[in-house]
Amino acid sequence: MPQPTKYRKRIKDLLVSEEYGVPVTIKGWIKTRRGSKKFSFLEINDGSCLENIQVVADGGLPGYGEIEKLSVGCCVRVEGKLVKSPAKGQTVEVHASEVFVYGWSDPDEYPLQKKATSMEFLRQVAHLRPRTNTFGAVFRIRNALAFAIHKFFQERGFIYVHTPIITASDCEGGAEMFQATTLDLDNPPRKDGKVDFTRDFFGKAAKLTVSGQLGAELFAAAMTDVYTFGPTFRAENSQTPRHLAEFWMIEPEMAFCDARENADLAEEFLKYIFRSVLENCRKDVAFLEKRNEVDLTARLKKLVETGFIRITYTEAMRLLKESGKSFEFPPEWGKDLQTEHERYLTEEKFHGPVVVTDFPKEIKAFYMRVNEDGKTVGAMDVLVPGIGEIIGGSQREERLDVLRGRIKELGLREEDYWWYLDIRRFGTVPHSGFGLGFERTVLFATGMHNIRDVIPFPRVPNNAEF
RNA sequence: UCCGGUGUGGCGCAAUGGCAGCGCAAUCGGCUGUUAACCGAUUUGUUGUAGGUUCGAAUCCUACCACCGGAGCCA
Repeated sequence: MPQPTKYRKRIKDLLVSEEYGVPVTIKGWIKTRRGSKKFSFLEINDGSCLENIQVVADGGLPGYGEIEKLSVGCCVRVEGKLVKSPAKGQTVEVHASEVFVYGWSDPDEYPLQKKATSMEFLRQVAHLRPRTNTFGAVFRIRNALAFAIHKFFQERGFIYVHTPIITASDCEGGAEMFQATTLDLDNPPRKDGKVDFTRDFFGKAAKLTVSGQLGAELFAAAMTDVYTFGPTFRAENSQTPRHLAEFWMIEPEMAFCDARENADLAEEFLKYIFRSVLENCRKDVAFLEKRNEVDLTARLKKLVETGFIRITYTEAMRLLKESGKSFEFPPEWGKDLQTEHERYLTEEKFHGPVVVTDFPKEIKAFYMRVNEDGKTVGAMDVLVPGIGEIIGGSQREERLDVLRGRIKELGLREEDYWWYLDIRRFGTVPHSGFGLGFERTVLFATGMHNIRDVIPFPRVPNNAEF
């Protein structure tokens, strides 16, 4: 692999190097120091991998008094040569000829020490937590997933579309939205007693997007296969280990694609990205498996290797009723699947991912395509064990008259959707798509228990620190 | 938003009405190849905040705050 610069070697690459005796320069942060007046062992990490590289610093080195004072968190540059390690625990190490300290780290003040700490505590020091083994592993896996997602779509000729973050359209669905405004909130302009948004920045009320789907549909109606991958905002007061106010979502949208092909793609997609994690993040996965006491490798392998179970909503309801289990919310046709229902299906009944399709139209969005029976829509939820819903998608209603009917039925205003309806007026096309919650995907792949620990700086009700 | 739980030294925890303690980290000293090194010694407290009950409160009561978990909403 190419090195970052010719003056610095990545620790990941040095650890598998066999160029013994070669002079090397490494730069990174001290994970631990042990030793005596005669010599010190420094373990250095640069985030390129989970492992540290061991540096042996002889007591005779100039400035050894400083080396003795190195502690967890210090940032250093080490000049030396790579040698085969004579001791167990590592194959190579670096014999230092010079240790230069970029930055000290007062051990009395530095919050991260060589010891167990809780996830709750690390959230309070989210600016430093990427330096821990756990968060290093999580964010390398997050990176691998993001890369695999782009690779999957690019290999299949999908066009990456950047849909807007600020939206003035009022029709992205029922979710609570954040207001984006430059008005003086202490003294907003008013008209007839109400805030006058015609004097706001955009000439009307603007919000942060809750989905890029509608925009993606417009592009699919021109470029056939497209996807978005961007931030999404929900102002819901959801305080759970599975919700964030700001999260990332991937939304492919395909023209000439029906509900069945949509589900096929979703399955192929999930398998592709998790296989990529298994192949490229072996050590990080193994570490998190131990750390989180989750059988991660088995979980990922099973998803990659076995076909997803596909059942209709109607079948799911029948299975739930026949299960003989007493649910807090008794399953009933026409009602939404509860968390406990999803858990039963994925964790008890099928022990793996389940795709539920064809939901009653009453509990789904207006844009979902109405099925032949007139009662259900071509919706699909992909449920996985431990997480619940990871993908939600559908075939979209492409028939202008039916879509108009649905908008009317639900009491929505047609004029808010003029551009969305235009796509159905001019060369309409059968099309489908789905949304994947990125952080939920990272949760599944890392075995972490809280979604706040798989995004660098979580935004949740009451907290937007860092 | 509703329900439940927790809040004690830098961190992880104990003490359930009666002297606030342990482990880790840190500090000092020792140690010729260590592996979360080891050995010896030392330091660290307005028990989340405000009020109340009591001779006496970390412990019981009330309110608030924060965090965690469950539910709802969803990705």
